[in-house]
Amino acid sequence: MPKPPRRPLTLRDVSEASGVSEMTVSRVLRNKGDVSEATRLRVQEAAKRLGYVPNKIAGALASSRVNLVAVVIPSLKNMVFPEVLSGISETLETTPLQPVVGVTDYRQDKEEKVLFEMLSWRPSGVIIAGVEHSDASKAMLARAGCPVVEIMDTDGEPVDCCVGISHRRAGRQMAEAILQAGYRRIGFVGTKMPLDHRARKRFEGFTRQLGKAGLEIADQEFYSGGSALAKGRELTHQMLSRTPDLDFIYYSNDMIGAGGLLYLLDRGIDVPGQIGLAGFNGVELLDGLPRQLATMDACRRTIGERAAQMILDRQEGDLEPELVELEPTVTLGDTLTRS
Amino acid sequence: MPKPPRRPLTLRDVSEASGVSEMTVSRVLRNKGDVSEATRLRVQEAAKRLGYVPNKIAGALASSRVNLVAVVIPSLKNMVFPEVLSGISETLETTPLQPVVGVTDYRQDKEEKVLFEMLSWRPSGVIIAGVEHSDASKAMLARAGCPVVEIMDTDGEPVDCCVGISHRRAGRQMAEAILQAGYRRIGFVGTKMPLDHRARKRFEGFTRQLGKAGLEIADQEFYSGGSALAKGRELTHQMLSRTPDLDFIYYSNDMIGAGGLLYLLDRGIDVPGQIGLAGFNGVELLDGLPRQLATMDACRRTIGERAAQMILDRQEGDLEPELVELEPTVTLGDTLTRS
DNA sequence: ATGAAAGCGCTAACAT
DNA sequence: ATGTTAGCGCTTTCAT
Repeated sequence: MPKPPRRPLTLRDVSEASGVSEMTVSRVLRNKGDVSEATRLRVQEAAKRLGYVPNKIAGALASSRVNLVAVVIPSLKNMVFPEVLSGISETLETTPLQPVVGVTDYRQDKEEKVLFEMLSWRPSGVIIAGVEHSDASKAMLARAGCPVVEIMDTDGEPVDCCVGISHRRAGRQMAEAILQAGYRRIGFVGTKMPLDHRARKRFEGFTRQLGKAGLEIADQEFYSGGSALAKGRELTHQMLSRTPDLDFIYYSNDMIGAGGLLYLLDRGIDVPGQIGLAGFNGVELLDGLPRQLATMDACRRTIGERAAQMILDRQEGDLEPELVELEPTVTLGDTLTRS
Repeated sequence: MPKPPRRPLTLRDVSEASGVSEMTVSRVLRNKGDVSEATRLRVQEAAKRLGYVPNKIAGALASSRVNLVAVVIPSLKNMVFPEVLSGISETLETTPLQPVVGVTDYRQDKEEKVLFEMLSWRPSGVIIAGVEHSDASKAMLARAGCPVVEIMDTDGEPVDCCVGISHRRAGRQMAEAILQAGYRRIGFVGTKMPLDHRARKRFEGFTRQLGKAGLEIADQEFYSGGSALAKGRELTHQMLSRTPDLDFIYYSNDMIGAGGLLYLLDRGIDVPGQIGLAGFNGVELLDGLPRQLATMDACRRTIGERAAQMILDRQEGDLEPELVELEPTVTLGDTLTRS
C-alpha cells in the first residue's frame, strides 16, 4: 500500500494520473459537458484509485455557487427542531443542496453571530426559526443575497418568505376547546417568556380568548431548565397546593404536560374528570403515556418541507416572497373531554 | 435607505469606501498584523456601514484553513446525539472552530456520501460516531489529512483517535447488576440489530455475561420504528403474555424501558418486586417518571467534550492517536433493587 | 504601518 | 470531444 501523501490531492494529480487535461477531469467529476465514454472511465478509475476528494472550497469560489442551506434554530434538545430538520433534509435529499445547522440557544446575540458566520459561506438559502430578530440580524437577512425563509411562526413581519403557524391563534383555539368542554378554573404552566416568543404568543392568545369569555387565568407558573417531566410534576404540585380548585391546566409544551399528567395519576386524581390537561406540539414521542395528552400539532415536518421547497423554487428565478400559514390540528386525546 | 446591491460586497468595496488598501482592510477585519488605530477605526466603520460580510470561501481557499469540524452522527432524533453535540459545541465555542453536522440514518452508504461531502470542504477535523465503517469510509478517514475522532464506542479499531465507552462491557456490567440483585428469568427488548452496532454489542456483552452464570435470555424481542414509549408498552405486553414468569426485562434504551415501566404500573405489577427493569443511556428527559428507571449513563456530554478537545489539541502539532475509554456509571434507580 | 504581486484549486467562457 | 485562458475573493509573502 503506497504511503498517502500529506498534501491533499488536486485535480491536477488526477489529470496527470489519467493523462487527461484538468478541465476534462473536472467535467467528468461533475457529469457536466460532453466527455467520451473512454476518457470518462479512465478518469473515474484514476480518481477512485487515488482516492481523490474534490475541493469544494475552490469549486465554490470559481463557480460562485455554494450548495448549502443555512438552517438557524434555537436548540437541538427541543424535539421540535430535529423534526423540522428532518423535513428539510428529506426535501433536499434529492437535490444538490445540503442543510447546515446553526444553533442559537434562544439568544439574539448568538443568533447574530451564527447568522454572520453562516452568511460568510454565501449559502444558497437561509431558513431561520422565528420572526423576531435583532435589527442587525434583520439587516443581514435582508442583504443576504439569497432566499430567506422564516419558519415556525407567522405572527410578525418576515423579511422574505415565511411558513409556520400562528401561535396566537393556536393559543386562542386551545382556549376555545377548553371552554367548550366546560372548564372554568384554568391554570397555565409555561416556559419563562423572554426566551421563547412562540410560547409567549400562545400564552397571549390563550389569555385573550379566556378574557373574551370573561375569564382570567386562575393561576400561572413559569419554569426554566431541568427535566421537563420532573418540572411538570413539581409545578403541577405547587400550583394545585396553592389553587386546589383548578379544573384545567394548560402547559406550554407536551413534556411538562406529561409530567403533570403522571403526577395527577399518581395522586389518583381523575383526569380529565376532575382536572383536564393540554399541552402543545403533538410530539409522537409521548404516544404511550397512560392517557393521551390533549395537544396541538405544530406542523413541524411540513414546515421543514415547505421551507426547503421555497428555497429550491427560488434557486432559478426571482419569485415573489411566499407567506404560508399552516393549520395546526387539535388532538383532544384523553385529557380534554368530560364526556 | 440606499438600495442594496445584488452583488455581495467584497473587500474591495470596503477598501474603496474607506480609502485603505484591500490588504490593510483584510488585516483589520482579521485582527492580524499591525494597523494604526486611526485606519482600524475607519475600516471598521466602513465595513459596518456597508454591511460587509467576509467571504469565507475565498478566505479558506487562500489560507487553506477551514475552521470547520465535521461531525457525522446517525440521527438527531435519538436524544443521545444532540447531547454529544452540545458537548462538542460548547468546547469549540471559545475557539475559531465550528461544528458542522451530517446525519447518516444509521446507513453505511449514507455515511459514505456524507463523509465524502464533508471532506470535500477540507475540515480541520472529523468527529464520527462508531468504529464500524465501510472500507471506502475508512479509506477516506485515513486520508482525510486532518485529525479524526471516532466516538461513542471503543470496541473496535479506530483509524486515529477514539473516545467512548465499551458497550460490550456495559452490557456485561448490567447483567452482573441484575444477577446480583437475584433476578434469573431475564428478557431483552431491543432495537433491530443491523442498524445499531452499539446496541448489538450491549446485547452481546449482556448475553455472554448471563452465559457465564449458566443462564440464557428467557425471551427477546426486537423492534424498529414508531414511538419508543408505545413500543415499550406493546412489546412488554407481548413478551409477558408469551413468557409470564419473567422476573426482569432489559431494554436497549431508556425510552422503550419507560414504556415498559408505564405498562407494568398500569397493570398493577410490582416493580421491581415482581419484575425488575433496566434501560440504557441515562437520559435526563425521563427524570420524573413514577419510578426512576435503572440505567447506565453513556457519558454522552463528556464524549463530545473530549472529542472536540482532541481535535483542538491536534490543530498545531502532530500528536499521537489518543484512545479513551470512559467509565459509564450505573444507576440502579427504583427498578433494579429487591430490597 | 502599509501596499503590490502572486496564487490557493477550481470552473466559466472561449477556443479548437 | 477536449484544451486553454482568465479569473472567483481572499491571504501569503515580500517590499517599502
